[in-house]
Amino acid sequence: MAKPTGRPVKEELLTAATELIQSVGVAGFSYGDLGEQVGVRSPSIHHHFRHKEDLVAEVARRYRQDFRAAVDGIAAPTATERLHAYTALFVATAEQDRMCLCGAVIAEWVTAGEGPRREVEGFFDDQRSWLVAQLATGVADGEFHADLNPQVGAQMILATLEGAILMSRLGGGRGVDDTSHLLVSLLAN
Amino acid sequence: MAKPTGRPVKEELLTAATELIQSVGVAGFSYGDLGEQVGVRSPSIHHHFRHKEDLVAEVARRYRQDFRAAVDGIAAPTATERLHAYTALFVATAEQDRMCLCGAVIAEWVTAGEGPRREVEGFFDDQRSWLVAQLATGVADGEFHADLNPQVGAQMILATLEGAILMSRLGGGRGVDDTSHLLVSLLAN
DNA sequence: GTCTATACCAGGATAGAC
DNA sequence: GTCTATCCTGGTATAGAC
Repeated sequence: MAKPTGRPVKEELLTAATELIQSVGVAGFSYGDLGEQVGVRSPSIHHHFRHKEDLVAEVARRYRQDFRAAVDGIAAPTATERLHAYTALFVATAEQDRMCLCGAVIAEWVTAGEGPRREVEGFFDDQRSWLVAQLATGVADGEFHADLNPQVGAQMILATLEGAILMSRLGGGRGVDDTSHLLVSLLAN
Repeated sequence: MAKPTGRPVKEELLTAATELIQSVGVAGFSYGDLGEQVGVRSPSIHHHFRHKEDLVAEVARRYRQDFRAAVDGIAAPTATERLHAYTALFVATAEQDRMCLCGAVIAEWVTAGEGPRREVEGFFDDQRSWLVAQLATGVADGEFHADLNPQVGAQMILATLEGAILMSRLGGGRGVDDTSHLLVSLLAN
């Protein structure tokens, strides 16, 4: 079991680490815990990711990438429908009893280190940009209140979804859908 | 320096622990760190709080109590104004570069333990109750949309404020006021 | 690329003197 | 009620064999 199998261990480590961070946070798991999930020992993980911070940064980078891909895949005729599809991404995460990975890192912001912080900032830049575009379009099309500031609106949507997914832990992953629907309906004219 | 001075060490420990949890999280500080803040050694803290979980539970209990007192002190003629005063509590916290203590504990929910979890649930029960009452009054008075469900609305307000305070770390504690104002204005007719 | 073995350190917690 | 000294556990990380 020390042969160079084609098994994509590094990929599996990233996937498992993502889920661990989303459920117990960065400080909440060790290389030993992660190794158990993947069937590998702690030193093997160090071989792929020298420091834990390197692992977290790479996890965040992939999360950002994947999320961007999911968002770019959203296609619907109206901005309102696209927002609903967007919030559904957060509902799905909460229902799996997971935090948003980037929300989890923010909670440990002070101890997170440079690498992870940079990726998390990038994640929210991406999301803000996309939301601003949607809101601007929606305002132009008369779907949303004419005096809605897209920047402020985007920031509020992110805050609401991050907070909803955080607080859904109190109720076993539920509640994000109600909050999301109210949110979008309040924005709509 | 081992004499029974009247110094309220236990109180000071609770205050310092509150701030530490709000800035670096429960896992982010040790009894040694806390002792340094207060000028006391780790075993002395164990004398007051046998296990770290006991400390966190007591911190959360006091936070809940203090926050309830602050909210009960809110007096204004309209529900909208009372909501503004309410959101100001979160703005103030963010500006001190602190998380909501209970939001911080939720982020470490899985590892938090029974005691802290109970207090945090109580905190949000308190807040939800107060908000539901405000929203119900506001709807009755025609301040808010007639079809606003106070329960869902209260949950959304909490989610938005918790998320806003969390995300404000990306911008140095700013942004919560913009989000708060948009939130309240969206609820108003 | 993975392992065993191990160094190293930090944190939680306790014992017992003062 | 606070201290010093200490135990124990667990986590990060490295060395070096296979």
